[in-house]
Amino acid sequence: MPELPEVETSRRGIAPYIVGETLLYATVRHPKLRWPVSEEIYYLSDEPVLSIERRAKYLLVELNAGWIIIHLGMSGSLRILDEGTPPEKHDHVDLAFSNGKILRYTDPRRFGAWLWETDLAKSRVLAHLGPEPLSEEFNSEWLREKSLKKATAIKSWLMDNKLVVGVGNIYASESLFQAGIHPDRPANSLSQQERECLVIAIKAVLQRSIDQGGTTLRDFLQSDGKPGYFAQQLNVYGRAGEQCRQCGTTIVSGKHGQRSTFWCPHCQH
DNA sequence: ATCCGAACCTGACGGC
DNA sequence: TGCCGTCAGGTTCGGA
Repeated sequence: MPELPEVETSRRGIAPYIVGETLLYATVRHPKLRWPVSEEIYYLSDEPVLSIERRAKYLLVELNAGWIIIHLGMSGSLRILDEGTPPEKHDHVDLAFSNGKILRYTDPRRFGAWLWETDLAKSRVLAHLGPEPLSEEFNSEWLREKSLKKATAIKSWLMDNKLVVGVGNIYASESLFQAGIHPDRPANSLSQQERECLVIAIKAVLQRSIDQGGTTLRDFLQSDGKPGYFAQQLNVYGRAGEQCRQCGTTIVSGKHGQRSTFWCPHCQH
């Protein structure tokens, strides 16, 4: 479900309800996620929430004692609800706060994660992550250095977290469309101009999606329950058989690794 | 060292 | 209606 824009949308939606409040207790109903929910989380109480940050697709809840690291996996979502709201089948974790609100984590496929870390620098999941796509650090020079001997298809490579974080299956296709680059192109075959174009496209697509509250395909909801509105602006993702908005050519799809890719055979070279 | 497929799960949908 | 295969927004792991 969530790529970077959806995680960022969740962060912004949740922050006003929990930052500055006190975490009273956690309820863990189904600890078997991608990894077991960290034991420390079970026993949290009376912890002021100092901030909520994002790194890649991880949400980081800063408490006095340490950090809760949350990943939404493929199907996870977070909502703010009133305490006492009865849980449903896939509501696996709640955090209860001093203002009477709960942060509820729902995740049917349970590919997500709830981990505890006193020192973020020691986190296994955060180590070895590449630069944030919206940061200065991610630029065409970085892309050039990393791509020198990369013969893999550019589409697969964009989803490699060591290159850049937060670009998932939707935005990899969308960014390549905006840059006019064919997804099959070997990473090391791009010209300097194409690399610059691609970096600009990735940043623009992600930023536009964040501005729209993310992409709702089937079930992503913002923390207030509203869908994200970026799906209406998708140019290629999920549009196989439909007409390219730029040239009218039929959008096609294929596979890279085990993931679907969509592109316009006329606009992308 | 690098790559690629399998694996982790549940649910929705289309075809027969 | 029901069963089966396929697909789904992510990431890690093991074997080639």
